[in-house]
Amino acid sequence: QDGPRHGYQLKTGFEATTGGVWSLNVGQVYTTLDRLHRDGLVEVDETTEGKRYSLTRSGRAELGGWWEAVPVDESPPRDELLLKVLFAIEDGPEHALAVITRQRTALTRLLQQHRRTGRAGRPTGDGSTSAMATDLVADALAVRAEADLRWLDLCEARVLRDGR
Amino acid sequence: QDGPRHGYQLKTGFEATTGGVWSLNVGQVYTTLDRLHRDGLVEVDETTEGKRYSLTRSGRAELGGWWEAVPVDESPPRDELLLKVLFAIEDGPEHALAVITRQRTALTRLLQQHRRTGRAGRPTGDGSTSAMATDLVADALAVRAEADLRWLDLCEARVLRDGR
DNA sequence: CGACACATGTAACACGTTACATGATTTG
DNA sequence: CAAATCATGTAACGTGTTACATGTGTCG
Repeated sequence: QDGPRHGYQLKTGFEATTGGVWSLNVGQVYTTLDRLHRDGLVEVDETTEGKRYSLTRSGRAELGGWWEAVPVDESPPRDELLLKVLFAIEDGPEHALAVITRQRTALTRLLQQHRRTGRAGRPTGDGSTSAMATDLVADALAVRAEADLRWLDLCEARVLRDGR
Repeated sequence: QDGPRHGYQLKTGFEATTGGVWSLNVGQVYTTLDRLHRDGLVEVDETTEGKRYSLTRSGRAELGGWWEAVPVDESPPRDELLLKVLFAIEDGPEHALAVITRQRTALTRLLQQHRRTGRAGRPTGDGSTSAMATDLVADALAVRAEADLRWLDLCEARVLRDGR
């Protein structure tokens, strides 16, 4: 979006923006770029010093659509925790309760970890993007862990109420 | 797990257990079954009336591991909402705020929808598994939507505080 | 008899991901 | 000079998913 970039630049940029939480195999950048090129979404400017990729008109439109895209209901993504608990319930109340307890324990530990990351010691006044990114990612994961924990409690209550 | 099953039975079983929220292309069941067989996790019992699949010892072990598996931190799944907001922030405060607002609106609508599904009119005393499944799925999605909304608020606050 | 559920599969594709190979340039 | 960073790619694999083809049995 911000003008022609090397594949390598995109990789480092991605990692910087996400605060280093997610790493990217460089190879994947190039395969993806190839596929985008195949689909006419990016064009390549081959110069003496490597290649530079930029968006085509069509690619810009696609990206615009992505920015505006919002989650639609229809068919929510299949989620492992959901499925696991659902199947456990079908398998019987005891199994369900065991699974719920185990997941709760793990999620609680994870939550603490995320909270620690969130307020990790960093020099005050450090307004770097990556610090913000790290915090936001930690927050997101924490908030979701909390949500899952609440949901597990809800499941437990229902299972206990009308056993199976 | 509950003994030999036809591929078709697994499909209908899956859909029943998940309350019909997720449908499954039957073909996928057979390809998956083939792959599991290739990996020695299931065995096939070919009878006059079709085939029946069951777990091998190894498959049972694998399944046991799955039941006990809990989310580990290391590298959390790449999430579209997260990435979108992160990239938007990098793109500038105005863009970030626009994206956050748009997502919030959509998520709010989605949340209401899930809440409606949760207390959808069903005959009282209907203790069927599928009804419970439907409710639990709706709850899970609702709870997560709430989490994402909270997170969006958090992001907005931060963006407003130290613009970019 | 016709529609529908039961039952089994194949071919193909896309995408995410990894391992591996190669070379130039910069910097300690 | 050696190591790290910059830079570009290829081959391969696994899984999720879809479209398509085919046949039997059952029930209104």
